[in-house]
Amino acid sequence: MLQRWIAHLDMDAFYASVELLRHPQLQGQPVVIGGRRALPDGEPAADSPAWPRLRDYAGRGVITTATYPARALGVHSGMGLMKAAMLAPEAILLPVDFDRYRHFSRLFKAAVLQIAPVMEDRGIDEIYLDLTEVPGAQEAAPQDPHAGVRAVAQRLKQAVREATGLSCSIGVTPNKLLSKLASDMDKPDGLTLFTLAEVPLRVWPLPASRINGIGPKAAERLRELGIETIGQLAAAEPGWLAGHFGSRQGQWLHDAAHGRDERPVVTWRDPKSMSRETTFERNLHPRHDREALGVLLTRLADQVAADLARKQLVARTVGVKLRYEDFRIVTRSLTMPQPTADGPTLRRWAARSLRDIDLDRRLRLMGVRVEGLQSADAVPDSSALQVQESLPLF
DNA sequence: TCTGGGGTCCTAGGACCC
DNA sequence: TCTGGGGTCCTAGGACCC
Repeated sequence: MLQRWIAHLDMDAFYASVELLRHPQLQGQPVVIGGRRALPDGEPAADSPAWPRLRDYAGRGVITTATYPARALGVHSGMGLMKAAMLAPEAILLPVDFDRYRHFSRLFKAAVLQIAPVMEDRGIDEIYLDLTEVPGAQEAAPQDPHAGVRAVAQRLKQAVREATGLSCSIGVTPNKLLSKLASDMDKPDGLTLFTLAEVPLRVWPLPASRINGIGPKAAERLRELGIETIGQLAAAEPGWLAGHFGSRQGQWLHDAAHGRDERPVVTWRDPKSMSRETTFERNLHPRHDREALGVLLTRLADQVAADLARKQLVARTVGVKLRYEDFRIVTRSLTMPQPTADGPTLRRWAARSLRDIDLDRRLRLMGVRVEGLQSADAVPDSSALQVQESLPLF
């Protein structure tokens, strides 16, 4: 029987690190990535006033990533740029360049696949790997029973560095849940390996919120019940947890706190939904700005249609997401008689789904989402069946 | 002038069918 | 006429993650 070894590989401050490759003179500077601003011409020196500074930013947006020197000033991803500007006014602000990050993402994943072919994509900058059957992973040395898998992890880090010039942090344990925790224990450029036997020592002292799946709401409910750490969660009676969180989540909380997780590394998932959304430069009123909203709805529907076409998919359900100025979110959706990837058809059904929404409050965001996705070649093209009709809104 | 954009999964009620 | 379950689909909302 093989010892199961799962790795979680997490690129260090990924977007920021990719930007530092391009602008090496900014190494060691507080830099944040976010917003919609254009870059200065040329390559100014690190202390040049030509670089956009956080204090000069005006508008909506959040930090996508910050370099470690910027994090030391108290800013972090998800923080509003205006708030960050008060904490770190002199930090350099670079716009996001997703095409470039996707390029480096492909590079590091291709390099890793050469060593460990069982890979689960978890987004642009992190992956899970099943190392169990990687050659050498099961070998032991006299002074280190896990020398084999440790060496495999070192090779992964080296391969990522050679392919991209970037560092990553890796956690290696018997499952995904623990490896996700482990990869975060020694950042940046870390390698953390442990087994189930070390869970009490290494995991139980951590706050419960560090478990992937315990977010702000669940952490707060646990706190109200007197549970702060994973160890305290592990000590709670499963029946008592089920009483407070339901049998399903209660059991999951109990298992997670004991480091138990049998989920496999999944190399492929069929996409379930696709969406496009946009936050407006200024809030828009459903009636007063009806024309502008109509143009935006058309654009979003066309973008989703193009995304579907690119992946050769069609959708049965289309919906709209609205965020009001008070941040309340409403969603409406409709299932169509035929699946489609046709932009005007998606737009028509999206608009129709909005029949009963509140027209008296200003909006700050609108999005279009499709689900019920199927392969396009399994379904006849229904665009010939479109019917013209009047629209209730926009 | 707080708070982006793209996803997954879960819950829950009502419709509808057997 | 009244009383049942179970299963699936549709819709809306919410928690959570990167």
